[in-house]
Amino acid sequence: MAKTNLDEFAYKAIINLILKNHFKPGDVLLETELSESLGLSRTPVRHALGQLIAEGFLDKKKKKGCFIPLTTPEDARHVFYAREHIEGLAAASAARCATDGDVEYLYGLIDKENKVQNPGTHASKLLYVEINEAFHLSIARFSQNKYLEQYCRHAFCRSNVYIFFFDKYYSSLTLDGQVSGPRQHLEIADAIENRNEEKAEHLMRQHVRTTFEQLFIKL
Amino acid sequence: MAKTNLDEFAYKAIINLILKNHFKPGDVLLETELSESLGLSRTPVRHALGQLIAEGFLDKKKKKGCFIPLTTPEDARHVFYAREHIEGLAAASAARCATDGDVEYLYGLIDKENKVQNPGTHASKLLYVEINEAFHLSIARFSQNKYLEQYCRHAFCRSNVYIFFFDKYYSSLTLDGQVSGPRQHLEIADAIENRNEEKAEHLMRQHVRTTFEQLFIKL
DNA sequence: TTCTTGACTTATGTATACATTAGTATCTTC
DNA sequence: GAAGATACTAATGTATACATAAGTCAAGAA
Repeated sequence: MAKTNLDEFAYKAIINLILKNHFKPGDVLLETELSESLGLSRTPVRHALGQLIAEGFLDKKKKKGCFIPLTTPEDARHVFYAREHIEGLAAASAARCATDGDVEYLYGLIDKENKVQNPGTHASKLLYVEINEAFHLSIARFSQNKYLEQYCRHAFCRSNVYIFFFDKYYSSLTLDGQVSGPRQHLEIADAIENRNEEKAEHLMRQHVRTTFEQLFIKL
Repeated sequence: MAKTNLDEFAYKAIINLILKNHFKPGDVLLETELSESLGLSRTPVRHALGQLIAEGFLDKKKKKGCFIPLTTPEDARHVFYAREHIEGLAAASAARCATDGDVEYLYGLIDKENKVQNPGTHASKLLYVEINEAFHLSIARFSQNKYLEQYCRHAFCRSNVYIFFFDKYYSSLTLDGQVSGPRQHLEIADAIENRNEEKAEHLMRQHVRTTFEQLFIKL
């Protein structure tokens, strides 16, 4: 796992636990428990929890501890609204700033995405999630604006909580075989390659909104 | 100072030190020094530094410590670009979501702003900065979107580093007596009151851009 | 029975002691 | 005299011990 300090190890471990649906919204994360289960002292765990709170992935009440934020339809709308617009902004910036190599990288990801084997299996889902994340975060990075990138990352991760929570999303997607992701990804990459800022922004917004709507079709 | 724990105390103290121009970009912040000068143990100081790093107000190298991020014209452009668009977004949302009480509060702030006494003095500058911050962060809050608010807060604070660093800004503003802030603030408040989302967004963008241009007219 | 009080439990809050490592300066050797 | 190794220093990284406070449960009095 490369040479990393325990703070970071704890941070990633906890994020993983959250994303892997190990906790439910409202659950309390105890420093003591976590440190025991991770085989660390409380110090790095506490530090990691502090980060997560600062980043808005956890909530906290004084002397009461950290807990997984409650997922509500309203909150979901808020994250996705933010994601839609900020990622749109990043896509526009990327269309302006991305290098040829950057664009190539995007096409590479789309290629991988299209070659995912055995749709419907758990492994294929994980792979798809991974590629999807790489695609979105790459565009954020290609905006070459550290702040936009930071906000994109945050909103993306935060929205992932919902995606993992309502796991049915990926199930339903693969069920009807109509995975709109890759197609939309391709269009976005094209717009970036053509340096068409407005189109890139528009398509990215639409793409994020599609994701949201497919997720929350039942709300 | 109300009932607050030391983590928070340290956090605010350090932020103050930074904003009060106590450090210059590139300066290293030592846990040991800070804890001594604040009369605390390293633990809460370390925690506070962790937060500040997580929020992007400080940079860090492993085992090397925290340091004030270097200010570059490019970075300034990035922060203000992000601020411009995200605060614009927040203003649009505010025009949709703000309550009548919210709008009243904004007008109250503008009132205070217009009544600032003895322009040019240090005290008046501080007061102006405070009201300005309240105005911008209030609009962020009135968007009623926790994520937008968070990103606005971040970008705003981060841009403040530049404003304090190039203190000349406020000097020059008060020198030529042409403080465009309050007038633009009023227009924005009007747009929000009239529920004109597009106008609110447009005006807010313009306002942030004006600030930037007045700050960096020399770059 | 119910309300109040108080002790107990358990978790966070805080300080400090110890470990580790990056950087530096000095000493030795060629 | 120059280069490299080694010991030293000063900072962060980590663990742990102790302090404090919130919540709980039980016991006793009204």
